[in-house]
Amino acid sequence: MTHHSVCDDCIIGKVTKPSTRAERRKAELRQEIIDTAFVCFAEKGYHATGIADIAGQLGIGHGTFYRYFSNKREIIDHVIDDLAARIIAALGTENAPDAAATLDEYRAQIDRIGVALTEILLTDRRVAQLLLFHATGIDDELTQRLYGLLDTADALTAGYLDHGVEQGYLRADLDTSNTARAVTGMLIGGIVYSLREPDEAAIAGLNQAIRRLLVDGVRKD
Amino acid sequence: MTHHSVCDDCIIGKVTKPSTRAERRKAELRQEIIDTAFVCFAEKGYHATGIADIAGQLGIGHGTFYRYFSNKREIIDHVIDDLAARIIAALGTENAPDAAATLDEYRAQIDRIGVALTEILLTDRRVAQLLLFHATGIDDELTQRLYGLLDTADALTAGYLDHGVEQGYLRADLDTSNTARAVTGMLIGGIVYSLREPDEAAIAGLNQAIRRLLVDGVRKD
Amino acid sequence: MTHHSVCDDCIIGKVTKPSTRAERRKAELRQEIIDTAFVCFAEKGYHATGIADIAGQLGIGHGTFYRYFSNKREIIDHVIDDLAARIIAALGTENAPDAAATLDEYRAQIDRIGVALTEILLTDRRVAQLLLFHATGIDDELTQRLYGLLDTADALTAGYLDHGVEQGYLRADLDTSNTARAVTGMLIGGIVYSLREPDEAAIAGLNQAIRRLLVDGVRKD
Amino acid sequence: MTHHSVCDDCIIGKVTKPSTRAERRKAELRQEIIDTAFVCFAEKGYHATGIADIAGQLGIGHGTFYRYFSNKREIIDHVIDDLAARIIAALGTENAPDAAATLDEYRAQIDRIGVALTEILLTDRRVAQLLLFHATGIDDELTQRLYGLLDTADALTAGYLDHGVEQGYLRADLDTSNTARAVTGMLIGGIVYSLREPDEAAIAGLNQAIRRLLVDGVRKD
DNA sequence: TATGAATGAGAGTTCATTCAT
DNA sequence: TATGAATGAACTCTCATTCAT
Repeated sequence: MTHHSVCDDCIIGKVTKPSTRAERRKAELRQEIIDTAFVCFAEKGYHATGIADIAGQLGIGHGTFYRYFSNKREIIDHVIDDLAARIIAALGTENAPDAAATLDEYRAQIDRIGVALTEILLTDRRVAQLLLFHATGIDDELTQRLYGLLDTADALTAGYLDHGVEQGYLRADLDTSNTARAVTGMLIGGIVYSLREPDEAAIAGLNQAIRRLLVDGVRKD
Repeated sequence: MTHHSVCDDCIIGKVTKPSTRAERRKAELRQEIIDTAFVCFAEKGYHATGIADIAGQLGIGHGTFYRYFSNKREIIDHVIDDLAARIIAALGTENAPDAAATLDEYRAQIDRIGVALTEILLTDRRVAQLLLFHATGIDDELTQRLYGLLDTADALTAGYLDHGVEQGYLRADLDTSNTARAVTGMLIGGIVYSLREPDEAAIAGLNQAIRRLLVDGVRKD
Repeated sequence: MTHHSVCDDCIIGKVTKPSTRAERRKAELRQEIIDTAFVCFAEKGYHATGIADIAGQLGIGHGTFYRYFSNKREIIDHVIDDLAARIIAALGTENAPDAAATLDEYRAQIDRIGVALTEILLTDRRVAQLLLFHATGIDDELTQRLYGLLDTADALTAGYLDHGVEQGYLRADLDTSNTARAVTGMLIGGIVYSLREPDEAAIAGLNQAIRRLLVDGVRKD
Repeated sequence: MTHHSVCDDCIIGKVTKPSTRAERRKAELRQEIIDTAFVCFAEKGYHATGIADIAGQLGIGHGTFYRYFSNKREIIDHVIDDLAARIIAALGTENAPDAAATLDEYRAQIDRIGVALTEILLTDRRVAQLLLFHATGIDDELTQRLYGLLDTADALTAGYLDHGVEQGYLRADLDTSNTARAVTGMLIGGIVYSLREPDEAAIAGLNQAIRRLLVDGVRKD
C-alpha cells in the first residue's frame, strides 16, 4: 500500500524505444493528466479539485481518469514526483558544488543559483504554490515525501558549504548541515515572498539580502 | 462575504463588564469551541475535521456550533486569530527591540527570543502544525491572513535590526526589511525542523547555526 | 465486523418503556425503513434497489437512510431478521410439537401448520420472494444466515418427528433429522410453487400431496 | 426485448456441417466464453462478475465478448441452457421411467437416480451453486426459465410415478403431479444440503431418508 | 476480426447546514 | 437556548457498452 514505487516510467534515462504509437499516446495522455492535475491542484487546492474538474479541463470523460490512476490520492504523488524532478533538473544542470574555488567564485555561484531558482519559480509560480500551500496536510505519507524534498534541498546546500570549507574560503568550524537547513529556510522564505510580490525589483532586493546574510553576515565588522 | 470583520469580542482591551452570567457562559463556550477546533484542525487537518468532530469532542450538540459560528469556514479565522495573539503575547512580553544596546546584549537577546520561540512551539507543536500545514491552501482570504502574520513577524524582526543599526552595532547599510524576511525564513525553517525532529539537542544545534549565521555570517574572516 | 450482533432493539420482550416521544419516532422510522427496504428488495431485488429507491419510496432524503443504517449491506440483515421473527412468531404460536398424541392428531396438526404457512406466504408472498430469490448469493455471511434459518426449520420439523417417535405413532427407527431435512425441502418446494401459482385450489392440492407423502408414503400398501 | 430467441445454435441436432474452419473456431470460442462465464457466475455471482472478469479469465479482450453476445444479460441465458442440457443428459441416459416393473426395481432405480444426481452435483457443485444461489432474482424472465427447469424436473419425476401407478406398484389414487412436485422439493433440499455439507456419509444419510420417505412413508405400519 | 481506450450513467456515501422541537 | 434529525449537493469510483484502430 506504499505509494512510492511510483516511477515505472519515470523521468530519466527513457532509452526504451517509443514503442508502438498506441503506447506513446497512452503515455502522453497519462502525462497530460498529471499536468492538468498539477494545474488544478495548484490553483484550487487538492480538496477543492474534483476528478471531474481535471477530466473536464482536459476534455476527457472522468471515467478515463481511472484508467490511468486508480485513486485521487495516487495522482498527487505523481504530480509531486514530476515537480521534484523538474526542480532538480533545473538546479543540477550547471551548478556543481565543486565549481567554486574562491569566495568570489562562490558568491558568483550563489548568484547563479538564486537566478535559476527565481527563474523556475517565477516562470511557473504554481510549482511553489502547490508544494508550499496545497500539498501540505493531505496525508502523513505525503508529508513525509515533502520532508524528503526538504532533506534533498538541505543536502544540496550542505554540499556547497562543505566544499567551501574544504577549499578554505568558509569558516573551518562551520556546522554545515545545520547552516544548510537555515539557508534552505531563507530560500523557501524568499520563494514565499516571491509568490506574493510579483515585483521583480523587490524580489531582487530580498535575494540580495539573503546572499549578503549568507556571505557576510549581519555583523558590522 | 468578507470574513474579516471577525473580532467582535477580540483579544485585547475587553474592558466591557462581564455582563450577565449567561453572557459570560456564552463567551466561555465560544472560546471552548475555538480551542477544540484548534486541536482538531491541528491534529487531523481542516478538511478531515467535521463540525461533528468538534462538537462531539466538546460534548455539545453539533447544531449548537451554528449558534456561535455561522460557518465551518468562519471558525478557522478565529482559531488563527487566537494563535496569532498567543504567539505575539509570548514574544512581546519581555523582549522589546530596544532592550539591546551592544552586540553582546543583542546576541543575548536573540538567544532569549530563540528560547522563547522554541518554548512555545515545543510546548504545543500543534500551533506550528496548524499554521504551517493545515491552514495553508484553504482559501485565498485565509492565505492573505497568513501572509499578514508573516508580515508581522518580518516587521518585528526588522524592528530589532533597525534598532541595532541605530545603536551602531549592526552594519549601517543593512537592508533591514529584506534581511528581516530572510531571518523569518530561517526561523520558520527551524520550526519545521523541530516538528519532525523532537530531539532537543538537534534543535539546539540548528538554533545555534541560525544565530551564528545571523550574527557572524559564514565568511571565514 | 460481524453483522450479527444486530438485535439491539429487537423483536421480543420490549418491556422497556416507549421512552421519549423522539425516541419512539426514531424507532418507528427505523422500522419503516426496514419495511420499505423489504418491499423494494423483494420486488426488485437487492442489487437493483438503490438507497435512493428506498428513501424515495418512503419520502425521506437519502441521506437520512445513513442516519439509521451505516450500509446498504447492513439493512438486509435487519430485513432478514425481521422476516425470521415474523415467521417464527406465526408458526410458534399454537402448534407446540407435543400437541399431538395420536397419528390422527398428528395429521390434524400438520394440516394446521400447512394452513398457517400458506397463510403467511399467501398473505405476503414478498416474504418468500425475498428469502428464496433475492437474499441468495449476496454474501457469504448472509448465505450462512439463510442456512441458519434452514437449520431452524429443520430442527422445528425434527421436533415434531421426535415427538411422534416418542409417542409411538411414528416409526421407531425413523432418522428424524434427515427426514426433517427432506420435509423442509418439500415445504420449500411447496412455497416456491405457491409463488408461481396463485390458484388456491392448486396449492391445496400440493399441500395435500405433501401431507400424504409425509404421513402415508407413496407405497401402495 | 425478449431474450428467449436464444437457441440459434443450440444443443441438440447440430447436424449442420462444421462449415469453414473460421466458423468452427468461432463456435468454439463462443462455447469457451459460456463456460468461463459459468465458472465466474457460479463462484462470484452474476452481479459481482464483470465482463472484464470473464474476458480476462479467458485471455481475450473484453471487447471481443460483444462480438459473441450482445449483453451481459444475454450470456446467462446460454449458461443456464447449457446447464439444463448437461443435467438432462446426465439423468436421461440410462434411467427411462419405464425401466422399473416392480417395487423392488423401482427402489433400485431411485437409488440409481439418486447416485447419478449426487454424482453430477458433487462432481461440480458450481452447477447447483449457480442455479440455486446466483441465477435467482436477476430477472423476471430468467426466473420464468428457472421455473421451466423446475417443471421439467417435476414432469420427469411424475413420469416415474405415473409408470409406477400403471404398473401397479404405486398407489392407484396417487396424485402424481403434485407428489412429483413434493419429491422435487426434497431433492432440491438435498442438493442444498450437499452444498453446505461436504461429508459424503452425511449426504448418504439424507439420501437414504429421502428414499425411505418416498417409498415407505413415515407411518409406523 | 479482435482489441482495449474511452465513456458516462449511476451507484454508495459524506457532511455542512437548516430548522422544528 | 440547545439539540440532533433531516437534508441533498457533491464527491469518488465502477462497469457495461461503444467504436476507432
